Amino acid sequence: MSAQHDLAERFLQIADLLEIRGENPFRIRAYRRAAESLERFGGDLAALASAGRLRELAGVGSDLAQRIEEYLTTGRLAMLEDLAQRAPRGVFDLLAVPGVGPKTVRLLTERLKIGSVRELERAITAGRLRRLPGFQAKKEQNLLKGIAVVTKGRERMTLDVALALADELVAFLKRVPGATRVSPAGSLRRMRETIGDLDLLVASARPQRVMKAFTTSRWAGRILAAGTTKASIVTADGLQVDLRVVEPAAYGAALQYFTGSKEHNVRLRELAARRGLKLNEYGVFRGTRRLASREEAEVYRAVGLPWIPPEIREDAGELDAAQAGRLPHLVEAADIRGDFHIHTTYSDGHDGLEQVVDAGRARGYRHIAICDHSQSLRVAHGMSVARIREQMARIRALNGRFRGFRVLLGSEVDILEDGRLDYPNAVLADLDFVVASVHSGLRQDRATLTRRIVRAMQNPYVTVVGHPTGRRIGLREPYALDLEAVIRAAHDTSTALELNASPDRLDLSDAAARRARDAGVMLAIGTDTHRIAHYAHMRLGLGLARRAWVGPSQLLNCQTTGDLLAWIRRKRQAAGAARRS
DNA sequence: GCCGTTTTCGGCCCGACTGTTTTCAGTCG
Repeated sequence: MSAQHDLAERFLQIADLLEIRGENPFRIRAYRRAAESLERFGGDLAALASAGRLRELAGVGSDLAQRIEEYLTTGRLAMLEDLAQRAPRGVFDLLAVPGVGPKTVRLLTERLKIGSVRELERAITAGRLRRLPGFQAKKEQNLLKGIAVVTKGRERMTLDVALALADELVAFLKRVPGATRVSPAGSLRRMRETIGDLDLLVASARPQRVMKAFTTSRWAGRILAAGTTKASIVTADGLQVDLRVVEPAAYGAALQYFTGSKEHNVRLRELAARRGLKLNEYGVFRGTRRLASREEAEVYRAVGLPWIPPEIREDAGELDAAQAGRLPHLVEAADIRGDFHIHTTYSDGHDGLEQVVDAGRARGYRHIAICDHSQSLRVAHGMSVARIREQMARIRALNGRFRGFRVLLGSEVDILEDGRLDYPNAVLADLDFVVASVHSGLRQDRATLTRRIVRAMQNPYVTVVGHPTGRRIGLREPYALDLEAVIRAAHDTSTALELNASPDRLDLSDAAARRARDAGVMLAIGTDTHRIAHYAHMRLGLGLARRAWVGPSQLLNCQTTGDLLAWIRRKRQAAGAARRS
């Protein structure tokens, strides 16, 4: 675990403990904000500290800088230890129960000496909560439901699941009479890598009708809340969906509000307030006069900003960029000319070469790279040298039939445990596009693994490093890796880094991809397609690239076939020149 | 505890829903 992640966790604990003690809410917010900053900071925290530049982190002033220093030098935070010692046991577990906030924790621990979720459950069943002020049957039921949620382990949806559900629900809501506009909002619209609750927004002059349709729809397995403009349901699969209905005139303001992120909105409202304006989900107001509300772009304009794409609304510099007129030019679906990481039945893919190629053409691409696994990866039926030679011949024959479309000869070559590649250079030299990936020896130590990947990048035939950190969302942590060193090496060797668009990988992550982008590294979205339907994961890859502030000029997918091949050739020639000199 | 185009003090985003209340506190996003 990284120092900043660990420290951020501790700051959040401090915030919780201060909150239970009923301290100044703004002081509490300061700890949460600093935690957020630390999570986002990708660089070397110790280096930042020794340079005396900790206060450059947003929300870190002299006090918090001191606490960070204390943690870095001693590994401890006296303040947290002090607070924790005086806090009742079980507070963090209790706080995690939906419906239990700081005030309730205080009541439960002080009056009933409850110190765990288990004890809370027993106290409810025994009727002991009735002794507390404001606790009646309904509240008990809600707490029991909340307990069920935490004990079952509350899961976030992967983005593909959320998108599929959202597409269905949006189509359904659009058919409800009186629903004039429908959009996903929240983290889905921002294309975050996983989604907690799905947020949907509807414009309608007849909100009751939309509410009724929603809460009686086939998706509504359980209804958590249903007011006049807001409702929450849980689907049979346990996915929570929140719906908000607003009048058409407020649609833009509501969409802005419900898209978030929370931090982005807080900053935007502060900005509005400094200009004497008030911003809420109904519009931008000066006094009681509404200046903007119907369209999202009008809302931003009213507070003096250009429209900001949802994917970068994370309070990660986008507001400053917008104010300075320096918003990034983000890649769009129409910019994509090809996909690079595609498997067929030659290794572990589900569909045959011709079908996969036809499907790629049908998507309107100008080129695709077929990249089946290399010989060492037996579990994925990695191809022997003879077999990839045969595949290459077949692809060459296919290419003879196409105009304006080309299948690139490729491979996903294993990076062996010492950093050599799984095919000899004589084979790699005959390929157009080489994805080099780690699939074995994942437990190597950080220095070894870093050296291994850097060595692979030094091979002139390696075009891109596949799923660079190896993480599987919800399944496997990234391997120990000095990502900054990998990014530097990618830059120095003219090797691209993959944005693997497989929904449980999304690797690089958005934050890491942003750092690579800032370092001037070329990136390449690869869908890691194992069946034709996976081509659609390009949508996730695009979302990831946009979240990382990536534009078409830094994405190999957006190059023409000629420019792409020229870019690959330059690395090969530079390496050749270096060897000759 | 942070921060500054209302600057070194005095602000700090804003509203819906629930359950319990008869005007609101707590929680959530």
